Amino acid sequence: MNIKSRIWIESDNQIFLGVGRIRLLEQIQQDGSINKACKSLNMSYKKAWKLVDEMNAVSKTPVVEKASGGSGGGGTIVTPFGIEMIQKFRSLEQKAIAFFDDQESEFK
Amino acid sequence: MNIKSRIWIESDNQIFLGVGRIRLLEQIQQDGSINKACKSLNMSYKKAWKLVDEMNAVSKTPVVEKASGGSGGGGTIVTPFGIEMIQKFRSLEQKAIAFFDDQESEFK
DNA sequence: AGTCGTTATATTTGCTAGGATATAACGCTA
DNA sequence: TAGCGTTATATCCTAGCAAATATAACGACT
Repeated sequence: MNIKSRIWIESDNQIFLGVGRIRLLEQIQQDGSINKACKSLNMSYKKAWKLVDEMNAVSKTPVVEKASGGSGGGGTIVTPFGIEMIQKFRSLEQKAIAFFDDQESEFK
Repeated sequence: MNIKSRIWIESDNQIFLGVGRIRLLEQIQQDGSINKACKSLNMSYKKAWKLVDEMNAVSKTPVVEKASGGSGGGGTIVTPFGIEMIQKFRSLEQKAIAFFDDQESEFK
């Protein structure tokens, strides 16, 4: 018997962060563009763009900065605030895992 | 910013209990049949039956006992073990809510 | 034997979230 | 001004899930 859980952050009943969004942010941070990141994650650009757009729309300060056009065609970078969110979310996840592992004895 | 979560119990990578299943068990306990319970919950019989069947299939000891035919047509009752599971799950849920409320300060 | 309200199961129908595809707009650089 | 690789957006299409529907089987009781 294993306790499993899915965590996400909401603001005003709108989803802000979730595991998929965090994974996407991390990949954008690594790749420098939504386009490359969604390919790395085997995710459609449409979905990735929508997730990024919603995150920025919900957040008071943006989690990424997007640029279209320019020398390399543009790109997307994760803001310092975005990086902070990634770290806090991952930290929360670890604490949650520890918490649930602790509770698991209840279910033999 | 609110932390939300969804909890479920797995056994051997198969879902055993989740919020929907627990809600269904509680309703069966109250109504005495899958048929009445799914109507109370505005759920199709097919879905309710499938959930109940999976719970029993995964669990080493059954969570409900089903009877078809008989005076009242039959019915379904939640076993003592099922009742115990309901209580433990609800208890876990409460602890989780408290835990996450505690962590919420991290996200302002 | 017939009735009743269940459990049990198959089949069809409908819907919608998501993928696939296409194209426009952007702006730096050469 | 042409080229490039992005972001941005619309349209079409389809697979997969869920609801709806239909029907059988069950078994106690009259």
